[in-house]
Amino acid sequence: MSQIRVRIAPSPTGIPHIGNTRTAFYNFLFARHHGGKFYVRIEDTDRARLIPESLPKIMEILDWLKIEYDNKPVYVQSEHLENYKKAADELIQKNKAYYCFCSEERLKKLKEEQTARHEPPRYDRHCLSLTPQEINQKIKNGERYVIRLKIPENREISWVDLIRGKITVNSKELDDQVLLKSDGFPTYHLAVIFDDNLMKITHVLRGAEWISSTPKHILLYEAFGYEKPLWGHLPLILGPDRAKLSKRHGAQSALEYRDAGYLPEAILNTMLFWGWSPKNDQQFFSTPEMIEKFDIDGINKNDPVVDLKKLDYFNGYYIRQKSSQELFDLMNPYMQDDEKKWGREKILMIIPLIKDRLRKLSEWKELTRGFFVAPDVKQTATLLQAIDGVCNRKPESMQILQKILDYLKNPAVWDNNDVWQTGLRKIADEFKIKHGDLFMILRIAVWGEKITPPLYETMKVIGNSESLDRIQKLL
RNA sequence: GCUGCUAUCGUCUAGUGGCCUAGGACACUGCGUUCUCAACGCAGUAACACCGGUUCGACUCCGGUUAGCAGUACCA
Repeated sequence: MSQIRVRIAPSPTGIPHIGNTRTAFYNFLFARHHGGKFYVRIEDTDRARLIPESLPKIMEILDWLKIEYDNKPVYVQSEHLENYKKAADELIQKNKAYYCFCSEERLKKLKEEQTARHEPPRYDRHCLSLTPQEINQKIKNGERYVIRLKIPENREISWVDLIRGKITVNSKELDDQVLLKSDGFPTYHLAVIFDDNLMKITHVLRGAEWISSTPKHILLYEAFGYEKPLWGHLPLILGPDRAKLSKRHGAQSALEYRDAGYLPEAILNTMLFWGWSPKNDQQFFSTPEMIEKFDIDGINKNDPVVDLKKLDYFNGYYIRQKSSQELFDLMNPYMQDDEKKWGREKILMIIPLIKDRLRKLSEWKELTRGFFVAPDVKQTATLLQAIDGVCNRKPESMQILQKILDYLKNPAVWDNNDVWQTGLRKIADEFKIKHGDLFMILRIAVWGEKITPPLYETMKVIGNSESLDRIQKLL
């Protein structure tokens, strides 16, 4: 086969959600796997729903995920309007399309009547019988018109889908699709066929919601006499309610996941499995590995339901793969200004202590609070009393803390973790309490919560004097 | 409604007629490690939608049923 060329055709009507980005990613992987080209084409033919700000966002997503495309600058359909007009005229000449002057009202009424009769809503070809003279006259009068595709009467249209095998649809299921709108812009159907041909697209990998449009596209290819590409319809990505993922689900864009503290590696790895699986048990894939392993034959027919728990799992994994230096940069956006004042060196000491505990970068704040902020004395005291109660402890935490404080005042015990711990364990023995309980008391005293990073290292980062000060304040 | 697509653990999936008393991952539960929480290691619970047929033999092939989803726009 000659060089493979694929494309994505985002429409700037909003920020694409993560499901659309999956489709882009699959096209990218497919192209790279086969050493082909991957293009981006902006389909901005719907002027009513156009949101100009969404275009830079689309590009930002691709950029963040490092989904590289081969046509820069990207192709924008609205810059090539004359092409579509010419193409539509060509179809009129070939008698494959016709002018339609029907008003919106008439169409609406027609549809209502058909629905009432339980018939599929279909254009009734009212304008097909217009004579050339009538058409010319109407155009001359400035009547608004659209151009419709003339669907053949009763024809089996089929193609061999790359993912689903042979699919056949009878043309009588098809409506005389509008190709050119009354505002002069093409519809998706016209524009996509014209530009795919122009760009010599060889494979169309798109969501399964396009299956029912494919027969129209085939008809269009034949009408123009263009060479058809191969189609592969990807499974739809479903929300937790098993309906097609959409904004309505609060479906997030990749940028929102980024801001929530997810790594691109985790997003990519998660999207990889939304419709594709390797033939072995491999879970983690770098981008080069994905490119190497990804191909059509691994794509599933079944629609996957998104599982964000898995995304969290991947994210935690990829966070753990990062060096402290890398995490320092990645977590910088989540740090408060007064935290940054601690300086790079000090913060680099914190990172290894919380790294295994991070699932999202945004958890920085809750995991590190105790480093930066001394616990509230009153609340901490209450917490200590509470655990005294639970443990039915004879000597109260405060007495034990006094002893710990005395011990820790000696700078020599801070030399290393072993020495430090051994002494504390001795104190626990003296009080006849569990070692774990003693560490819990100290943990709460220093941090104000029952969950903290490892104590010795934590207190070293906080600093001896500050740590002791926090204890002292409780007594 | 009509047309099309799909159907294995809760979720993502492996499985292409005998390697399947169905494998892996997430999640969940337990155990281990441990100063807490994690991380890590080990173990456990848990699925072939249903009915027919083909076959010596069906998760795998065929037909039907059911269910889910998608499409049915001068939106993409």
